[in-house]
Amino acid sequence: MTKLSLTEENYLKAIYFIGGTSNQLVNTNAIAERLNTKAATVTDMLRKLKQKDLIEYQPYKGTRLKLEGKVQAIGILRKHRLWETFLVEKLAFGWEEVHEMAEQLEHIQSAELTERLSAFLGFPEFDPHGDPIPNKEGVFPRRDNVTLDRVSPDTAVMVQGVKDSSTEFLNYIAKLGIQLGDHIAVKSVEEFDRSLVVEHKNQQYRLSALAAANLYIKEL
Amino acid sequence: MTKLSLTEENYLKAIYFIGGTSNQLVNTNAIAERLNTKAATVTDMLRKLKQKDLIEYQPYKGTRLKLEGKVQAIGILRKHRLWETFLVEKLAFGWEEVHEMAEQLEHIQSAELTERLSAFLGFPEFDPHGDPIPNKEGVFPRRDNVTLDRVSPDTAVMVQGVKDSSTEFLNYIAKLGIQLGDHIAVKSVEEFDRSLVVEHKNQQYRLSALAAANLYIKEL
DNA sequence: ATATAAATTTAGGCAAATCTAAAAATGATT
DNA sequence: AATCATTTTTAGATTTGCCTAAATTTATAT
Ligand SMILES: [Mn+2]
Ligand SMILES: [Mn+2]
Ligand SMILES: [Mn+2]
Ligand SMILES: [Mn+2]
Repeated sequence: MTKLSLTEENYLKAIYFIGGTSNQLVNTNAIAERLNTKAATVTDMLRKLKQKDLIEYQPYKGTRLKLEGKVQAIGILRKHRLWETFLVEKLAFGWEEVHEMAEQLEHIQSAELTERLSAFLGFPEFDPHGDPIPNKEGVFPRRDNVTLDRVSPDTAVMVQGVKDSSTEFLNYIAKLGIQLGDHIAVKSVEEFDRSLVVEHKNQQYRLSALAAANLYIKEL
Repeated sequence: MTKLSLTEENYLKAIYFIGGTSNQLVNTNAIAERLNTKAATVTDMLRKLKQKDLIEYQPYKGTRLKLEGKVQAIGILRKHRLWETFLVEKLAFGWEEVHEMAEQLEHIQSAELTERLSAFLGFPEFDPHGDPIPNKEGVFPRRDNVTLDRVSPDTAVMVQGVKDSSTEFLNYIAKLGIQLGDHIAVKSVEEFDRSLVVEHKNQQYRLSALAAANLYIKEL
């Protein structure tokens, strides 16, 4: 219905991301930082999005998505994650290479294309980073958001996703040889710095608490 | 190198299309008509494209692409036709449905994506309408541009492409059941209106000269 | 050669998205 | 409660792409 500009779409997505699933009030500065723009520019856009009834916004108080804004944001996220899946599964890109391309592809307008793409990929529920792909109705598949740092020693787990999907983190765990689906056993946890010794692919090595906190896992 | 806006890309493509392979001088009005815009708007853009050294342009005289402009135009055409092939071959769209989506997808910027897409599709040389896809270096595959109306009676041919790929024409020949690769035999040509009687899929029927003139064929 | 018609450019303006600098509101601190 | 720092908004410009109306150039037809 509402045909949005690429810029408007990116603002909605940013508000959705910052506000989180609980749809918290979002500050002007936080949006400006995420979109690498200036607070004054954000203010202009917030007035416009409010005028289009996509967000709640009160000057100086902050903003949050209204229902239609949230629907749009989730729709863009769906496309982003489907395209990332396509790029990795079908075109053999690495998971650390696909974000920028998906950032463009997510704005392609064609509901039919999105649905056929999903079907072509076998209706995937998670993208290459393990992030859940909302379905056509905007519903996310369930996943336990447990990270590796929450696991007690002597537990076997499977890697389900990454919390931080920055190129830096992805390259780091690629260097360790960790991929989605891999099995990891936690051997011990160091009390001093919460670092852990893990067994992975018949090797034992130490992981920092920070690295562990960015790996989503499922207990086996 | 030169990063072009979506609008600039569409102007270059329009000039390329109108000027043809012989790179004729193109009139301002012709561009305006093709892009559904006004002559004054075109003049503005021509000044800008000349300034970027992508076109030759002299006020009141017309414009033509310079080498870099032509390279860009062919690159966009390559993407357009690769994406159309993807949509038809992989997502099972009809050939009459894909143009508008390709019009968006052709502007996605990633040389690597384009090359991987081409590889994924098996390095296709022709798009779903039979139009040649230039390779990475901008070279088009050869094809005889013979149309069905040029064929003498009692000749067997194969349909290679459509000259007019408007939805109307595509729907018309779809109604006749004609698809790329089909074999057609010309039985006779009516002198009065140059219409022809053809045999196709064990049926005989009459085709207008206009319809025949829009079907590219290869003699067998 | 002049007049008329057609094509094109110029002039002036508007909307979207951005910026910098200044003003105003909010929040934190004594 | 007054002050200071932070956040946010307002004011004023800029760039891109587009428009209409008027002026200009080129082409065509007496
Ligand atoms: Mn991404
Ligand atoms: Mn985006
Ligand atoms: Mn097309
Ligand atoms: Mn286009």
